[in-house]
Amino acid sequence: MYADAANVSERQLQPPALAISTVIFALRPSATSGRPTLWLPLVRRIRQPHLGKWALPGGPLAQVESLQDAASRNLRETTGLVPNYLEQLYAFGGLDRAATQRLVSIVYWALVQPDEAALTRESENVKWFRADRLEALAFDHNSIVDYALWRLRSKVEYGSIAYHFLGETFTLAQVREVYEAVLDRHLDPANFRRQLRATPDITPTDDYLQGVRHRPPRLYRYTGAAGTLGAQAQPAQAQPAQAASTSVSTSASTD
Amino acid sequence: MYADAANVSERQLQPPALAISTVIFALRPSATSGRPTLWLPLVRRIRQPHLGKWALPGGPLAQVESLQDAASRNLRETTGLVPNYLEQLYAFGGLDRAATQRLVSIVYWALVQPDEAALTRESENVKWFRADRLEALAFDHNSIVDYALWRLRSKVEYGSIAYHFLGETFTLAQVREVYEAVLDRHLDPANFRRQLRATPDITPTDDYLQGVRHRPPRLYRYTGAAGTLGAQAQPAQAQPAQAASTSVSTSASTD
DNA sequence: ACAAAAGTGTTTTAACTACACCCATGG
DNA sequence: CCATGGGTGTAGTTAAAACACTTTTGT
Repeated sequence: MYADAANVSERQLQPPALAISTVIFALRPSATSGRPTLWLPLVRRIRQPHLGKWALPGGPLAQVESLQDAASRNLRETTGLVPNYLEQLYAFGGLDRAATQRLVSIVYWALVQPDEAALTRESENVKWFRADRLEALAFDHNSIVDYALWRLRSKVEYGSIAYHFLGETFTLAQVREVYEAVLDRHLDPANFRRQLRATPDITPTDDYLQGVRHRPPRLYRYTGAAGTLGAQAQPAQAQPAQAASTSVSTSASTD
Repeated sequence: MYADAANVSERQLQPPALAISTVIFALRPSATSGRPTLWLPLVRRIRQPHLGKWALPGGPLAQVESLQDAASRNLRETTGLVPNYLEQLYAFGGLDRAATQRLVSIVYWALVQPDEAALTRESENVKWFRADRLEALAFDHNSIVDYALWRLRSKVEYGSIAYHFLGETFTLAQVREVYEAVLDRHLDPANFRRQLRATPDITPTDDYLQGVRHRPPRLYRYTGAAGTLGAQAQPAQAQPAQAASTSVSTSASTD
C-alpha cells in the first residue's frame, strides 16, 4: 500500500508519505462472560512490510477530501462500518515508523454502535479483536491503540461520549455498562443514575424496555450537540463548545 | 516555497504538501497594567499568498527529523526561541486551507519562559503580539490560535503545565499570576496556595525571594516528570502520566 | 412468593469557597 | 508605624461515595 521504495538516498529525496488510519471501537459481548467489552476491527496486511500481520484500517489521503472524510471513507471501504463518532487522535511521524520510507500517519479514532458493528464484513482479512488482548500488530499500531484507549477513557470520564456507543434510545444501565467496560471498574448504579439524571443532555422518554425478567427500565435519549461525527472539542470548522468562536477563514501554514 | 502550482488538474496530481507550524505562548507584562498577560510571536509573510500578513512560525518537514524536532527546529530558526514545553496541537487538513495547493499542517504549541522570550530576535518581520488582541492573520491562523488558547486553558485547569511558563524557581504568587493570566479570572490566594501545597510535584526550597517591599515569599521548584519538552499526555513512546503506568493491554475486565 | 434489577433516601466524607485574621518586611 | 503581600484558620457549601431500602416486573 505504501510505495516500496528502497535505499536511503532515494528515501532522502521523497517527500514524506501521508496516510490516514483509524482506531475503531465498539462494544461487543465477551465470549466468556457475555458482558460488554471493547473490541476493534483490524485488517490483515497483504503486502510487505509486515505482511500477514494485523494492522489498523487505513490508506492514503485522496486529494479532494478532508482528513476526516478520508478517515471516514477508508473506514467504510475496508470494514463497511459507518461510525457515529469520529475524531482526530494524533499525527504520528517518528523516523522509524516504516522501514522503507518516511511515513506520517494522521490517526483518527471512532466509535460505532453494536448493531452497526455486527454488520461488519468480516473475512479472512478483516476481523474483530478484543482491545485488551491484542497480539503484536504491524508498525507501531500497538502503541497507537494504547493511546486511543487512554483517550477514550479520558473522554468517557469527562462524560458526553459514551452514548455514541449506543443506539437511539438506551437504558441507564446500558450507559453504565459502557462506562464499566471502558473504565474497567464497577460503578454504583444508584449514584450513576443520579449523575446521569442531572445531565441535561440525557432526556427521558416515555418508553420502557420490555421483555426483561424484572422491572422494565425507562428508555432515554441523548439530546446533546450533534448525534454524529465528532463535534467534540475540535478545531477546524467546529470550534470547541466551551470557547468563544469567531470565523474560520481559509488556511495553510507558513511558507 | 511549495511549488506554485496552478490549475486544478495539476493540483490533483501533486501529493499533499506537509508543513509544521507552532503556536508559541509566553507571559509578558501588559503594556498598560504591567500584570502578566499572554503573548505570542508571529512572523510576517514575505511572499504570496497573504504577503505582508502575520502568520505562525513554521516550515516544511525535513526528512531526517521527527515532527516534534521539526517544530522545535523551525521555531528556533525563525524566532531564536527554545521552548521548555512543546506538544502537538492538531493536524489541519481542510481542502481550502491554501489557494494554490493541498496543504496539511501539523501544528504544535509551545510555552517559553519570560526571560527566554525576552531574548527573541525581534525585527521588522518577527514581533510579539498579545494573544487576546490579534489582528487578522494569514490563512486560518486565527482559528488555530483560538484552538491553542482553548487547549492551554484546559491544560492549566488540569494542573501541572503552568510551571513551564516560569523559571527554575518561583513563588506561589507567580504561579497564581500564570493561572490568572491564562484563565483570565481572579483566584483566591489563600485557597490557591493550599491547593499547590497539596501537589506533590511542587517542592518548597529553603530560599526566599528578596528585594520585595513586603514579607519575602518562599521559592518553590517543580519536580514533576520532565521539566522540558512535552512529556504530558502524549502517545508514541511517552505514555500519559495520569493513566496507570503499566501497559493498557493488560487490563481486562471481570470475566 | 421470590429473584432481580429499577429506582429512592440518607449518612458520611472530601473538596472547594469565602473571608477573617496574623506575620514579616521595606519604607 | 503603616502599607503590602505572605501565610494560616475556619465556617459554609457542594459534590460524590457508600449502602440500606422500597418498587415493579417475569417466572
